[in-house]
Amino acid sequence: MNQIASIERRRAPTDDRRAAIAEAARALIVEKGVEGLRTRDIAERVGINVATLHYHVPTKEALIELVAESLQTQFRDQHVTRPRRHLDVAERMALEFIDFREVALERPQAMLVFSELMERARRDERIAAAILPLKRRWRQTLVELLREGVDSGVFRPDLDPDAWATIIVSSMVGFCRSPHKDADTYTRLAAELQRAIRNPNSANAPAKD
Amino acid sequence: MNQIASIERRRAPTDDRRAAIAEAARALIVEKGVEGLRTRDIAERVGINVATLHYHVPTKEALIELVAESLQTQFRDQHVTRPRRHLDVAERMALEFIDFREVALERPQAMLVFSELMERARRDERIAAAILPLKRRWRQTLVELLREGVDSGVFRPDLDPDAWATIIVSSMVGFCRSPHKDADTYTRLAAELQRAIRNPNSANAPAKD
Amino acid sequence: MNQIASIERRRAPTDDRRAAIAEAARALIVEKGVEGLRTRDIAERVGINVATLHYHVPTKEALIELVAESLQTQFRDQHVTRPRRHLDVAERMALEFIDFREVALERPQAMLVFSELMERARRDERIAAAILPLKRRWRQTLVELLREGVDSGVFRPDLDPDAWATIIVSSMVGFCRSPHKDADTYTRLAAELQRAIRNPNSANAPAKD
Amino acid sequence: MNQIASIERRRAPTDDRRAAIAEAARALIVEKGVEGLRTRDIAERVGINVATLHYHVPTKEALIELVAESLQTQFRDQHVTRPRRHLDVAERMALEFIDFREVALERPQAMLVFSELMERARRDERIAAAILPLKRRWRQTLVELLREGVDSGVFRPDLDPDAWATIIVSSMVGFCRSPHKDADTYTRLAAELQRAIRNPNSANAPAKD
DNA sequence: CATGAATGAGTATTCATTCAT
DNA sequence: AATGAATGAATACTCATTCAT
Repeated sequence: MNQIASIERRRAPTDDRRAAIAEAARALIVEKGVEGLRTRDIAERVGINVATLHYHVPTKEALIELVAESLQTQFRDQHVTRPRRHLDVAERMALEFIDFREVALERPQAMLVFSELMERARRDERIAAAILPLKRRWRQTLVELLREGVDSGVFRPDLDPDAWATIIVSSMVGFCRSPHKDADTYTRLAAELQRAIRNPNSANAPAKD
Repeated sequence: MNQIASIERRRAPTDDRRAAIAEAARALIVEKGVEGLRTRDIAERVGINVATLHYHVPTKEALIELVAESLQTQFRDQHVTRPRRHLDVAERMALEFIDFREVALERPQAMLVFSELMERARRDERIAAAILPLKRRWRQTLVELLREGVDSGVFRPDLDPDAWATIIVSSMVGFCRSPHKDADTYTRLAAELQRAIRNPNSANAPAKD
Repeated sequence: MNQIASIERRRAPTDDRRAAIAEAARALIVEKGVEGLRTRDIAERVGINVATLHYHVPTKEALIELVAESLQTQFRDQHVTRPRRHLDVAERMALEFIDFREVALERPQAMLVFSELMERARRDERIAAAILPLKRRWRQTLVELLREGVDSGVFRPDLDPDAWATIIVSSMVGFCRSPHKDADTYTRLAAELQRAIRNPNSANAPAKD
Repeated sequence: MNQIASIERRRAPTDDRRAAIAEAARALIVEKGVEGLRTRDIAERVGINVATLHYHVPTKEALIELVAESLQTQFRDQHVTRPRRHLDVAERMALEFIDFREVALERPQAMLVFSELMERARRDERIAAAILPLKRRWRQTLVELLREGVDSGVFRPDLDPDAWATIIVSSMVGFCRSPHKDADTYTRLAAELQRAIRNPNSANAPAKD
């Protein structure tokens, strides 16, 4: 009847369900936090029975991992859409802030979920396993960018890439957690951070080359 | 740690009991998070019956408020011990970082508890009422210090005090949340932040170039 | 009594379960009163887990309402089984006493439960909402019957329908509450009440003197 | 110092406390019912510690008995104040209704407490032992009065004294339990009851001898 | 007599998970 | 794949009662 011969016909329904479950779980985490997350609420939001939920995602632990994976996928996809290899360091750093603005202001949900899971990761190593790589990758990107910028003289020569990766990541997360997440506040925050790492003596600053 | 004189465990004055309860609750929040906090566990750690716990602290809500108060007291006391009115802006900012180093490295418990409560504050207005004033006071201290420094030329004239208060607070919290909380990392972080806000053209600043 | 087919105790349809729960609750109210009613006891008597009880009837409040409904249904059904529209006033009043004899003597449980709930209704408006309509309907039936009887000359012309509704209802309830609930006592009580309202000068009345 | 040489100097303080406790307990029973009665609430109302309450009244059971005794004393005192031996039957019956009017309308508290305890008496034999004699005495007074009235021709010759004692007591209790306890309703109720038992053929009715 | 502190035995309710259909 | 019913283990909170002072 509706046996369309699409390639992923067989696994699609299950994957759709899992995606819907992840989506509902994320929304509920935003509303009530991980500790307020109830399997019954998720099932209800998806429109299925709790037992059915457990058929697709056997335990609550697996559910949290599913949410972590969904974040991973989202962030990876987002990063991929903007090819950046041909840009220079300052431009790429600027892109990081633009990327983050999008996450923080237009889809604040994702960052809140990420933040919640990070908090849990400290105590739950399964969540840690699913979510920490994400953070490490983000941090690593920044460290490398900063190091490259220092080497090329675009960023301050005495700048400590590790410390600044911490400062930037923390500030971004701190911004997302703050109650006043408006565009203007973000703009000023991003501007301050970029100004602080820039090499004041660099030729790039006022005029390029 | 909880080896209080075992013989005369009973009949402790209420204030002592409440202090012991707050202490136990803080330790358990560090171990299991606010959501993993169980009245039974606290009672057990204090060495009293659950009913006795409820005698001293009627509800879990009141318990969280008690923890918040204990943080408040601790932070206030700490701030008071170092008189700072006669110091100049740079010295006072330096003292903030020294204060924080103590909190972050020597009593990391407090910051983790603070961080947990902040997370809960977003959804629980009673926790918010108990913990947010603490954060606001800290942030305000920084904003004023930064503004004063800008005005007196010690800090960069184009520095945005609000944005930098966010950066500093976020970095401190981010440091406490990170898994590698060693003294060296903190020192580098603090140094970078202080260097970033300093006015490079100030007379006080060390000669550059 | 609670020897329901023991083999297929599980998987009963919800309505059956709710009926069984109402039944068990009523029996326990008779034994221990509403204040001695424990969810665990009910579950045990029905042969289910306490959690299962809460699956079918979410709160104790809902449980009391369920009991009230079950009384309502029982009384309504009973009243319906005896068509009485074609009877005259005296016959219908007599039927009321016959109906009540059945309730009071053959199923004394129901009246005790009713009495218990009435007592609680004074302080608990949710119980009141569930049980008072039942009492009002009963009382109203009597008031109308009495009024009709007065108008048609079957009952004493100087009889106050409201006062007598109170007397009759109170006497019936009082009888059920008394420790000696035998048929003879009831018969004499009902006879006295009917004689007291009858018009001694009515043509229908047996010749007097 | 205040060792006044009054006769009951020694026992007075304790008895006063017990009286105050009984008083507070009765007020609380009216407010919340026996099932809502809490030792702590009583202690608080009396202005003493719970432990002190238990010093004066060792258990909750003893407390209920104390309340029952206090009712007993009150009702006995009240009955004694009106000497009635020299009155005729009709006058004495009228006095019963007047007595009850006072209890029901001016001190409704007592009847509600009595009603509550009667309800408990069915299941708690210690309460029964304390409260049932009270009811029996009341009922017995009525039975004897009715019998005497029948014998002397003042009440209907075919009247069943037992049944009518039930009717009268039930109606009085029913009145107290009803939500509309106004004087007019009581007057009509009492009038109907008295009219119903009066001998219509008695010489006393219209003109006395 | 009085009390602050302590406690055992409850008490309704919650929740992830399981199972028969 | 889906579901209604069922459940064990928890969980915060209550209350009459006790005890040391």
